[in-house]
Amino acid sequence: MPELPEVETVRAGLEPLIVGKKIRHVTLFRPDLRFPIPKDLPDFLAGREITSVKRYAKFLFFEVDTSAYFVCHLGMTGRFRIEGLGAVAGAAFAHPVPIIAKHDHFACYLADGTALIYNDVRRFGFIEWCDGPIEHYQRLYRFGPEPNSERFSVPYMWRVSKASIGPLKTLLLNQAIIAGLGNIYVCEALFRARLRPTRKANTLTKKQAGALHASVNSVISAAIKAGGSTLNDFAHADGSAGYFQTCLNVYGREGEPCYVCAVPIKRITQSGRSSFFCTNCQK
DNA sequence: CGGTAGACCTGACCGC
DNA sequence: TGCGGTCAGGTCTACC
Repeated sequence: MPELPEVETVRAGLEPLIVGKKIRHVTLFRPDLRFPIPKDLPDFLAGREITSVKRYAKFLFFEVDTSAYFVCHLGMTGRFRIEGLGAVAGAAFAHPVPIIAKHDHFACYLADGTALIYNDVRRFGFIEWCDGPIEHYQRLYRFGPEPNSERFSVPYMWRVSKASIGPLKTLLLNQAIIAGLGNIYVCEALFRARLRPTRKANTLTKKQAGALHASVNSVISAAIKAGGSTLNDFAHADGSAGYFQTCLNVYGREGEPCYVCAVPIKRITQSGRSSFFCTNCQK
């Protein structure tokens, strides 16, 4: 579910609640996620301290002992929450508190008696560990630059556009080209750039590639800002609770009037996924 | 090689 | 109330 801004909101919300805390115990309730949670993850984490929470694209990196990470991808429906376990201070840890909710798959019990719990209805998400720097994490090696990063420049946008024969929708969803965009923000960025999702990438003018570059950056930073205003509610950071949703121009608005020209928003399917756009504003 | 379809899951919703 | 079909914001793999 979550795209880069939602994952960033989750990261920022979790950070102050878990950094500096020691992991006492880890329980896997249901390890068969998108990829199985490694059986040795509990042993790997036990006794270590969470030293930071980082993010690249839609991946969360929970750093332990400043040297290794457990990595999580939320897939479509993954969520983290903190449970206060009401532990008595100083009491010896006996047994983990039983699972509380349906679809809880992973619990990380912390030394202060709280627990970091991963819940994922569709189990498209996954949790792995990475012993070493983030750059060594295998799934990132072919990922492209993030929006608003130095490597994601106008010349880069122009170059990858020229090199792609497919539609812009496909180009922007490709994590190897730009890391972190998903269906919603691709639709929104294309609206801002006044370009259709079906437009062949290699037909862009230089000016249009520049507009697309600016749109990708602006829609992502605006969404992060919107999520950032409700950090205390990171559990709902999939966007369903609102936040940036109120700022969406086209996504999910089929048949409703375009805010710019009032022509009804159109929905089409591209390689099995919905694209929303204004037939009048976007060329 | 780039590009595309299918697979992986569960649940919500809509029309009959 | 129940049933079947459709849809959902991601990523990987197999196959042209």
